[in-house]
Amino acid sequence: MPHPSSSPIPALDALKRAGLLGTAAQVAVLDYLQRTEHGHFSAEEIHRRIAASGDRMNLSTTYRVLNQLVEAGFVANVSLGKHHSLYELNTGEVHDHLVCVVCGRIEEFSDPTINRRRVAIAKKFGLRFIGKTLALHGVCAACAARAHPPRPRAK
Amino acid sequence: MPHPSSSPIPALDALKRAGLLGTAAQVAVLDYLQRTEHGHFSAEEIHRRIAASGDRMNLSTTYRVLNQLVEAGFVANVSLGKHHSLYELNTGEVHDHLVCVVCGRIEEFSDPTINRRRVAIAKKFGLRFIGKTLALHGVCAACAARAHPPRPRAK
DNA sequence: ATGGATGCAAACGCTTTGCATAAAT
DNA sequence: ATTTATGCAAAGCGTTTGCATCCAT
Repeated sequence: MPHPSSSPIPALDALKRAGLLGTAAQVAVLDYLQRTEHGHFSAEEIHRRIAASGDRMNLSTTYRVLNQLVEAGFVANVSLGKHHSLYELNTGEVHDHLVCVVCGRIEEFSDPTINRRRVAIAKKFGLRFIGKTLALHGVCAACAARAHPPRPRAK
Repeated sequence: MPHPSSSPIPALDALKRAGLLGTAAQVAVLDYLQRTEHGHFSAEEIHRRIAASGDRMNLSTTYRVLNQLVEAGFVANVSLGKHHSLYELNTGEVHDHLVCVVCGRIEEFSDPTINRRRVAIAKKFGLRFIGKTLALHGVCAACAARAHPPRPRAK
C-alpha cells in the first residue's frame, strides 16, 4: 500500500515521533481513528472502511498496524465481552462503556466514584494496577421501545 | 457418557427442576462447579478435570452442557479480557474480579458503592440493565515480589 | 544493504455445528 | 415414539504467523 500523495497528515508526525516508520498503512489506520474520535471498531470494520475509501490494505496488515498502535499508546483495545474486541483512539481519558446488546451501540461514560473505588480496591488486594475492563450491558432506550412499543398503533 | 451409579447427587434434582434431563454429563459439570465454589475455569479445564476423575466426556459436550447451564442460570460465563472466557458457579451474589496478568490468579470482590453507581449510570443512559463485566487487571503481590525481589538474596 | 513493513496463504485456538447414534421420557 | 443429549469430525470465526517480496532509510 503506497502513500497517497496527499497533504501532510497530523498522524504521520506522531507516528514518526513514536519510532514507527509512518507507512501508508499506519497513517491510514491512525488517521481513520482520529477522524472518528469516540468511535469503536473491530479490526475488520476498520479494514473495511479504509478499503472503502480507496486504499487497499491486507487484513493482516490491519491487525499488525493496530497492534503497533496499541503498543505505541495511540490506540486502546477494549474487550466488551466474548468475541467483542474493539479498537478506539486512546485519548488518555479514563472511561468505560455502555453496550446495547440488541443494536450494538456503544456509549462512553466516566464515573469518578467508580474510578476512585477501583484504585482503592486494587490497593487493598495488593494488586499493582495495570488496567480495567468495565462494560455495562443492556438494552438501550431505542431498542426497548422497538421491542415493547408503549402503545402499538393499529395499522 | 452413562450415569455413574453413585449416591443421589444434589445437582441432579436442580437440573430436573430446571427442565433439563439431568444426564451424566450435565451432573458432572454442575457438580464439579458446585464442589469448587468460587473457582473460575475455562471450558477446557472443566473438561480436563472431569476426564481426570474417570468420566470421559467429549469437549463439545462440555461446551454444550455449559451453555445449557448458563441458560438455566446455574452458571455464569465471565469474560475477563481477550481470550479469557471462564465459567463459574452462579451464586446469585453480584461480584467482580481481580485478575493477575502474570500468574492468572483470580480473586473476587464486591463493592456496594460501585454496584450502586452502575445502576444509576444505566438508568441515566436509559439502558435496561442486563449485566456487567468488571475486571481489574494487574500484578498480584506475590508476582510483583517475584519480579522485583525487595532484597535479592545471594545464593 | 539493512531492517522494518506488506501481501498472501496457511495455521492457530476457542467454540459451534451437522449428522448419525444413543439415551431418557 | 418422540424428544433431548452425545460423540465425532468438520467447520467457523477472529487473530496471528511464516515466508517471500517490497519499501524506506
